[in-house]
Amino acid sequence: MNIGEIARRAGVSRSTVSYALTGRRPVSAETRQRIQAVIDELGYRPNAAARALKEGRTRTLGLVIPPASARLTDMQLGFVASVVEAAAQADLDVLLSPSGGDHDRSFERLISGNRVDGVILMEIRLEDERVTRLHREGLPFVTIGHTAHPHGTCWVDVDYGTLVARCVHHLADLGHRGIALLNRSTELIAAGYGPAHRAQAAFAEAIHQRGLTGVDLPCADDPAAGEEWFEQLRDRHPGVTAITTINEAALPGLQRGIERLDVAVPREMSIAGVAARHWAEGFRPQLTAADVPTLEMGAHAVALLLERIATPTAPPRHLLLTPPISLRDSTGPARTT
Amino acid sequence: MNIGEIARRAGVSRSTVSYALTGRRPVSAETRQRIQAVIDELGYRPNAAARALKEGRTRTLGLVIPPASARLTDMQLGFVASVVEAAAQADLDVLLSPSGGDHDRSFERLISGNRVDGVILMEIRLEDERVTRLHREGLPFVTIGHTAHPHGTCWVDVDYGTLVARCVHHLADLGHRGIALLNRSTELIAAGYGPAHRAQAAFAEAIHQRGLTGVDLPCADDPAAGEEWFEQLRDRHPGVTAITTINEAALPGLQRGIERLDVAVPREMSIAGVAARHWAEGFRPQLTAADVPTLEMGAHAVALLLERIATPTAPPRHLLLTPPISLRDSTGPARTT
DNA sequence: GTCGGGAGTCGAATCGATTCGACCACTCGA
DNA sequence: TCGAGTGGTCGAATCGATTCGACTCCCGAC
Repeated sequence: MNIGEIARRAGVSRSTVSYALTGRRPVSAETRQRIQAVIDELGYRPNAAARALKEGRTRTLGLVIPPASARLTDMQLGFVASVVEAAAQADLDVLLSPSGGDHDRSFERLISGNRVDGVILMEIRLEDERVTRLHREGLPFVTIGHTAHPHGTCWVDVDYGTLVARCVHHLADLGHRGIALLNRSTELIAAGYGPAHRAQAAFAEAIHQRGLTGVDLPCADDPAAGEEWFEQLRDRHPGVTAITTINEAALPGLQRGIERLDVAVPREMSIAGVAARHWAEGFRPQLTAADVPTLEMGAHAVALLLERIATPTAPPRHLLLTPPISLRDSTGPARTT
Repeated sequence: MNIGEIARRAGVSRSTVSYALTGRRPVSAETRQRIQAVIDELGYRPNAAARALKEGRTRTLGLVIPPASARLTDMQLGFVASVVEAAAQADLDVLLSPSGGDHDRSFERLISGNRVDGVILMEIRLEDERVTRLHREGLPFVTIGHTAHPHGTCWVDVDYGTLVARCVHHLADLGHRGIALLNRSTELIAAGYGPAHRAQAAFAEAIHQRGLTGVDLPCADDPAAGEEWFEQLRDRHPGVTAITTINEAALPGLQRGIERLDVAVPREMSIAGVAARHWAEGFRPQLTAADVPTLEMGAHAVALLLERIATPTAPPRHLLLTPPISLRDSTGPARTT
């Protein structure tokens, strides 16, 4: 059931069927109805490959996700879901590529051979070979997160630096003098993962500004590590009375550690950080945190990419979001010793 | 940079380039090298649409995921990741469609217009319109989970019925007389979600066989609901000394509830269930549970689908997995009152 | 009465690959 | 020595859509 078959049955030429479908030239109401009837009867849908070949675009976006070996965090999952959803709303399909680096077969397939009209990249590092590769290839793309050289590319990101600084100031205002940063894993930091580095820098700066004592400790992205992290913190840094966290995945473990060592939150330990609302509200007591708007970010990324595809020569646009910090129940005045 | 350009620069015809690439006819070593050199220099990759059009297949699989509105559970995420990974290993791409039901635009696009060679479906209900739709369409497909009429289709599933029964027997062997089933949400049960129904039936049967008292309570798929579920259980069914769970997402809440009410596990309450290893090991104390092998299941689904695509007429194959129950620390002898 | 123009339609070219039939130049066996 | 077979290559057809140029009506304006 190709367009020729429809044309034959409707007694018109193939081009007329095409014009009836796309509306790019006038077709009489009568003919259009006859064609539509045949189409409905046969359940015809134009062949995607043929259309893509002729039009030179595929109506498909590529989404590069971290490989399955690395467990996706809840936030990454949120991005994937929201990107797919936003694309579906715009009648676009999404092709997935699980690839960590450049010169990965799946990544190569995605970006060459005109398989997609544009690409969305996540888990961006400060120096990211995939970004330079896409630049070379000339394929429109948008990143969720940004590199150390942000001006040449389109991206959407959360301003981790500012958010961490705000958390520190909030805690300092409450009288806390010793604050720890629950950072992401050492591997990610070593790999040059942006948010971890920006959080680190902003933390150090804010601590210095307020004349506080800061403890910057990385932590693997899983519950068990979170528990251990807290034990070590209590053990080695007894002066710390507040925590700033950007490590969502460690939260359940942090909670377990707190309960096991029987530490009262916020009376003995205040916590403020950055997390998806889902996690912040799941914490006991509910976490004072900046809620990362994953849904909006995915939608923005798709919107930016569509703009870029439409006008590839326009100057690249960025979106640096600084969601407000929702005051919940995990922060309170410092214990006066 | 299409095949014609390569041919021109290498001084051969287009067909020779094609044969050099696919190896479907002999090409002299010398010619092949000359062609390869040009290809490497220009970074040529065959146009996917043109190839798909001519070959009649796209080397792309479709994966239907629940819409973003419903938060993906960890297990579903595991399936997505493993399917994408397995497909990448076989040099196949994966097209995502977030759609709950039939006659969803994204679903329609996926299955018509020859966009994909086959489809993998998840979140299968006992009666699933998408399955009948795919049957009608004649597109090869595999489901993760199975309907009430499993014989006509290919699928991979975990035998929730047997696993729940085994949990009950295990708990009964330990002397427990009152056992609760922590089931999935009422919405899923109402929608005819298979695992929930099969668990229910097997639970009732095993309880009856052993002459026990069973409490079958649904629970929304989130931590908060899990916490509430446990409170209600303690409140209304004080005779229950053991829990069988198939609701992964409720586990963190269950844990919080247990800790808040200060219930000792397994001394006062034993727990056994079905969960991804990740969740079972994250529970405190570690959960006695059948580990759902999400990675293997995704890989199996892809393998079955490839078989089906290769020989669509072969009788459909199924795979019903019954992973062993890993004895961990959450089950113990019933308290003798 | 005719001329311009738009509505409506058709045929043919095109996108970039694969593939079939044909052809040439060799080699090997009878 | 001749024919069969084969390695190596080419040209043309093909997949299923879109799109351009051209053609036919028909209507209204001059």
